[in-house]
Amino acid sequence: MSLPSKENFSEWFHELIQTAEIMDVRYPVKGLYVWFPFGFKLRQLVYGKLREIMDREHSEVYFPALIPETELRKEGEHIRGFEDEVYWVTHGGLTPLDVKLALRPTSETAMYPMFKLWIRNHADLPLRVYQIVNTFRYETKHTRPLIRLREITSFKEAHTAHRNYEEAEEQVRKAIGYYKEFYDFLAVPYMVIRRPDWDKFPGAVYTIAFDTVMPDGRSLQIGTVHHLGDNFAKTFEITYEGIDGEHYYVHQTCYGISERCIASLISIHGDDLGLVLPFEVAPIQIVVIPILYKGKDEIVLEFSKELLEKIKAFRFVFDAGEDRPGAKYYKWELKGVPLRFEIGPREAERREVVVSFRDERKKFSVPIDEIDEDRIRIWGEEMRLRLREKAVGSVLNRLKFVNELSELSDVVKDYVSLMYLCRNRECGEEIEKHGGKLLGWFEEIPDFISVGKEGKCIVCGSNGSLAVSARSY
RNA sequence: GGGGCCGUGGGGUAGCCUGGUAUAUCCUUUUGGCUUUGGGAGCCAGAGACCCGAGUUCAAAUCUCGGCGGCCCCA
Repeated sequence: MSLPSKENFSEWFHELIQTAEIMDVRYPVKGLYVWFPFGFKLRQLVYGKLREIMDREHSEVYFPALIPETELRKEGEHIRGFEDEVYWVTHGGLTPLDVKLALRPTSETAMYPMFKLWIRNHADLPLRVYQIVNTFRYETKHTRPLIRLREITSFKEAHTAHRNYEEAEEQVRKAIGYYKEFYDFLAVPYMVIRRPDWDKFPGAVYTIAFDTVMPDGRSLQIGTVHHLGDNFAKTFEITYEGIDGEHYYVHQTCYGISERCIASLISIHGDDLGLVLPFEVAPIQIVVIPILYKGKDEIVLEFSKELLEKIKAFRFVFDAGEDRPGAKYYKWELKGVPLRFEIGPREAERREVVVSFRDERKKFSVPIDEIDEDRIRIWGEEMRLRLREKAVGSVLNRLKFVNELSELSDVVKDYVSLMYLCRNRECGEEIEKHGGKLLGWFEEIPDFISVGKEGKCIVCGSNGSLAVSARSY
C-alpha cells in the first residue's frame, strides 16, 4: 500500500495518480484516460483560477471539435506541423464523407474562418476569446496520463486579434503575465523561454514557452504563447476597415495551457507519501480526525462539532470512520490534504486542537479559540510560500550551468542544462547532438537563477545569451 | 523509425520453460461479525482472476499466429 519513492519519478507518478484517485489509467484505448471524481475536482479548482484570470479580459466561447479538411489545410506550415498526428472522421454512418473532418488538434483553423466574419472594422478589435476544450493528437510515442495524451481533455486556448503587430505583441506580454500569475498561484516554478525559430508553433512568427523542471531532471512544457503576426490573417482573409477607410490584416496571438499544469503541480510538490497540494486548490482542504475511546467519545464528538462550525467555509472532511487514527493520517496525506486537525479526549479537556500541515508533518497544539477563518487562510498562504521555496530548491538541484561543450552530454542526462548560445541554427543543432533538446533562450531570467543573461556562445564563441537544453517530456 | 520484454481477482504476484494433481498461489483490497482506536490493529467467515480471437492437441493460464494494451532500450 505504499508508493514507490519519488526517486523513481516515473513509477512514483504513475502509481500516485492512480492511488490518489486522480486518473484511472485502465481505459482500453492507448493514450486516453479517465478522470476520477477526486482528480476532476482538482482540475475544476485549478481551472477555476485559470478562468478567473482569463475572464478579466477574454470572453469564453465554444467552437466545434470537428474541422473540415479544407480549412485545416489552408495554412501550409500549420498543417505540416500537425499532419501526421491528426485523427480523421471519414464516415457518417456507412457513407464516406465528401470532405473529411479532423478532430481538432488545436483550434486555429476552426476559429479563424469565423473571425473573418466577426471582424469588420477597427472597433471590433481587439478581439479576445478563450475556450477550454478537448483536443486530439495521434501520439505514436510513449503516452502518459496528464503529460502525453491522445486526447488532451483540458486545453485552455486563448485567441486574440489586433490592429497591428505591436498591439499583438503587447498582448503577448500580457499573456506571459497571466501565466506567471497562474503558476505562481500554484507555487510551480517556471522558465520563460523563447523557442528557437526552427521549433516555433507552425504558422507563428515566434513562440514563447513556459517550461518547468521535473524531479528526474527532464523539462516539461506547461504553457505556450505565440505571436502569429498576420500569417493566419492572410490565409483566412481576416481584415478590418481602419479609420482611414482602408482594409488591413489583423495581427493575432494565441496561447494555451493544458492539463500538464496538473502534472506539474502533482510532480513538483508531491512526496513519498503522496500528493501535496496548495490550500487553494486542494479538493479537501482540511481533515478533522477524532480520536475516539470507548466511553469518552461523547465529549470528543461534542468538541468536534464546535471545531467543524468554525471551518464550515472550507472544503473539509470529518473522518469518524472505523480505521485507526494512523491509517487515517496516511490516507489523507496521500490525498494531499493541506491541513489536519486531531481531537482526542485530551484536547477536548483542554479546549485545544492538534494541528499538522501536510508539507511539514509536525504537530502542534492550538487553543480552539484561536482558530478562525482568517487564521486558516494565513496558514494556507504560508504553506504556499513554503511549497514555492521547496519547489525552487528542487528545481535548482536539477539545473546545471555548462561551460564546456564536452561536459554537455553527461550533464544533460540528469540535468536541465544552461549555457550561453548564439542564435545560429548550426550552433543549436550542435547542442542537440549531445542529447537533449534545445528549449531556447530565456526571455527573462527567473529570480532563482543567478547567471547573467549574456555570454559567449559555447559552440562558436560569438555573442550569445543564456539558453536551455534538456531531455524533455 | 528500429529492437526487446510483458499481459493471471480492483492493485501487486506464484504457476508458464517441461501442456494433465483435487478447489490456480500468496499479499493487498473488499463484505459481514467480534474486538479495537494518539502514526498503516487482530481474529473468524465470505467475495473476487488466467487480455481478446483463431490454431495445435484427447487436454491450453502454459505451445503457435494475429489483434488490443502496457513497459524498457536505441535513433
